[in-house]
Amino acid sequence: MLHFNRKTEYALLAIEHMVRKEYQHPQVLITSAREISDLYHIPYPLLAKVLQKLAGRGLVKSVHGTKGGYVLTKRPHDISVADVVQIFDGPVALAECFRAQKITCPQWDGCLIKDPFYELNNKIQTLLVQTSLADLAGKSGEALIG
Amino acid sequence: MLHFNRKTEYALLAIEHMVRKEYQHPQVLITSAREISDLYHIPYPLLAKVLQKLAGRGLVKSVHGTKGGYVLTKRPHDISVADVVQIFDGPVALAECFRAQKITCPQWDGCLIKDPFYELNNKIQTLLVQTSLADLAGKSGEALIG
DNA sequence: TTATATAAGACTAATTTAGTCGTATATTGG
DNA sequence: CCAATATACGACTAAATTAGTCTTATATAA
Repeated sequence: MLHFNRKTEYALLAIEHMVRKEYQHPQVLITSAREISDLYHIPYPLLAKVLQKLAGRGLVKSVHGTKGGYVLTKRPHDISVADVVQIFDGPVALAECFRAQKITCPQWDGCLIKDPFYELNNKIQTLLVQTSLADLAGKSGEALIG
Repeated sequence: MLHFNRKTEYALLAIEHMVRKEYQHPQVLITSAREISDLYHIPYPLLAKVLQKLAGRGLVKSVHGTKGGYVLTKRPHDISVADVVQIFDGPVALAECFRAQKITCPQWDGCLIKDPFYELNNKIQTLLVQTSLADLAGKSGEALIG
């Protein structure tokens, strides 16, 4: 089906929510997992884990305790879709053989398609790198750039 | 992981094999499932089903009986990667919501990312449409174009 | 008429992904 | 201080998808 997994979607949605919120309500910087899971109907424990992972990778900063939550650490145009995809989906690897470090593919030696496939792979990867979270914010996000 | 499924890989490899074979041995047009599965170490029954599906979609023509097998029905630059991906992976649908016909996504209404995501989706789809099996054949495939 | 090939659908196994649960830790405010 | 609320994290279960198998039927060349 060629799709991102749901954690990636949840992560992008969560970050995007924080981006818009910071822009519209700059005085309220902290967003809790509960707020996002309620608003977008995402199972709370799952979203919590997603945000924890984002915090672990430094894309957001966590604040413990009552009134705690998460705060963005980067500007939206400094976060790429590729950054988020990498965390939850791992690398773009259209073909089986591109993920493994060692050559385990029985087709490898005589494979007719690995090189051009790799090129296609890189083109997609490039698209993801070039799309920032500011881009994802769409029209209303244009004001965020800069 | 953002990958094609194995059937898509097998199909591309099989077609590519037939493309090269037709070019290098124009007198031997028929290729059996057994030949391909042996050469690339693909489980025979699985590859057989893949080829059957390709035959059903008209990308190859089947020949029954002894000395039977499959023959390409199109020129390599008239087959796109997207054609093959569509058969085994279905449409490119980065986000969950793009595959369903009806809106079932609980995020849909307030979703911040669906439109720009759709754009990204289309860019990838375009890459797949623009890459032909002749392109996949790589350097040696250039002689095939035209 | 036998050996070999595709056709097709039902089935099972393996893997991946989604989601849950329990427990620990940090922080605010009464 | 303590109760309420939030994150941290690992182990676990459930659901869904994908990979691969098995069986039976049909067509064809030699």
